[in-house]
Amino acid sequence: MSSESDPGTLRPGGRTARVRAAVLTAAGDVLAEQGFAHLDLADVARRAEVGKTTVYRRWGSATGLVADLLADMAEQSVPRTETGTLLGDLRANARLVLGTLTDPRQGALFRAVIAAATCDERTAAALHRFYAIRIAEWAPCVEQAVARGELPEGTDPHEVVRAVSAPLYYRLLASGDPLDTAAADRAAEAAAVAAREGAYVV
Amino acid sequence: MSSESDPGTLRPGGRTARVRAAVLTAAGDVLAEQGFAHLDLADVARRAEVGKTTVYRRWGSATGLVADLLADMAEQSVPRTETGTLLGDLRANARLVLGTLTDPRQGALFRAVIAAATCDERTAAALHRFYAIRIAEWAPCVEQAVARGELPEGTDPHEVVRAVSAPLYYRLLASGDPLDTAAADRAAEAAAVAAREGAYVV
DNA sequence: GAGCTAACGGGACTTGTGTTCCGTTAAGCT
DNA sequence: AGCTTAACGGAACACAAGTCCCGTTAGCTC
Repeated sequence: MSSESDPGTLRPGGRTARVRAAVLTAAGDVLAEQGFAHLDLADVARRAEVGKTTVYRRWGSATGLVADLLADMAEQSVPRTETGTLLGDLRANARLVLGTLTDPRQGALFRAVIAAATCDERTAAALHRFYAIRIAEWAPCVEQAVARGELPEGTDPHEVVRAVSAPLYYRLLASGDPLDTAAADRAAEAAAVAAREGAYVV
Repeated sequence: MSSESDPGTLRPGGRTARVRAAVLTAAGDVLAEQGFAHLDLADVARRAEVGKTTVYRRWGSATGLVADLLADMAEQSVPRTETGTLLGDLRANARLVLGTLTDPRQGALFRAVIAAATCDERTAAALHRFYAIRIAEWAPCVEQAVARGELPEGTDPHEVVRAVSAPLYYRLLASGDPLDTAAADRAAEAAAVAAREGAYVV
């Protein structure tokens, strides 16, 4: 694609960093408010008080901008709570995901970045990386459950963590069924029970 | 929205129906090939060999067109296979969903319509209706399992069916983990086990 | 702190998406 | 079959998205 280095890589400090932060914030605002379909780079530039040319030059397209936003989101990590039991940990995770997806701004933002990822390979890669990190952050609670003897040896920790989130994302993106505490707790319970019965043993 | 009746409702036969079929087919092609971001109504009109004005007048926007496409997709139903056991039925369902999502055209199409639904309320409603129908079609296999005594009384059939699809959609849209037979079978098994243990009792 | 140049920004320009106008075709009704 | 008018389609039009050019600002290096 770019035979020469991309803008922002040789002098990443000072102004360049400020511009990036302002643009990513503005992009997040637009995505949360209006969704991916209405993500107009000129509008983002206006909100970020940055030249339109700059946005087009550095990010090129709406999907490219979202890809960078996802890379930025992947950096920020949320602390994991430890309750001492698998069910407690998974429920904490489910409620955290629930809180994110039902928050007006965050929920809309997640829908938007997922929509963007369906349209572009690089954006999809950034999204997958984001989830890989999040899942890896929570995997230890499953490993601890195996160590405690709560779960059978050979249980795939990542698969269990995915199983907690999956029903919530399915509701958010596909079926539209209500996203409430009951749904979150049921997702955690189902994952815990299935894991205990060895459904996630590789 | 439309104080007067929408185009296509008063004389829905003959040419009008042919135009709709051609446009929806073309729209599906574009979505499968290029994704929702590149869904240009003028391009759809060209492919459908239909006047550009017609597409704008009848569907108005990209999301409106996808909403109608979803209404059309909701009509077509796939036959449910019956194996005699809950696990067998759920596995058949999981493999059917897997086959749809991994099919190059169908998978891309599903990603695209889900992306479109994140941008517009009416499109989202059409998508939810689509899944409500699909889920209701498979719910009887859970009801039969309850009747056979395989599952506890009070098990929510829809919740079990959703639990089978959810991990597959999560992989397709969010995590990007491989969509293979192992994943499908694991989803079916986990749902069956959790259901047996009463995780989906309301 | 001086020089080099990466990165920014304003403005003109091109492209193409979406609208309007109006004449043509054909559905539905008697 | 003939009439009414819903729905289609070509063409010209308006406007916004995206590109290009070139002068200005400020990061990084010495």
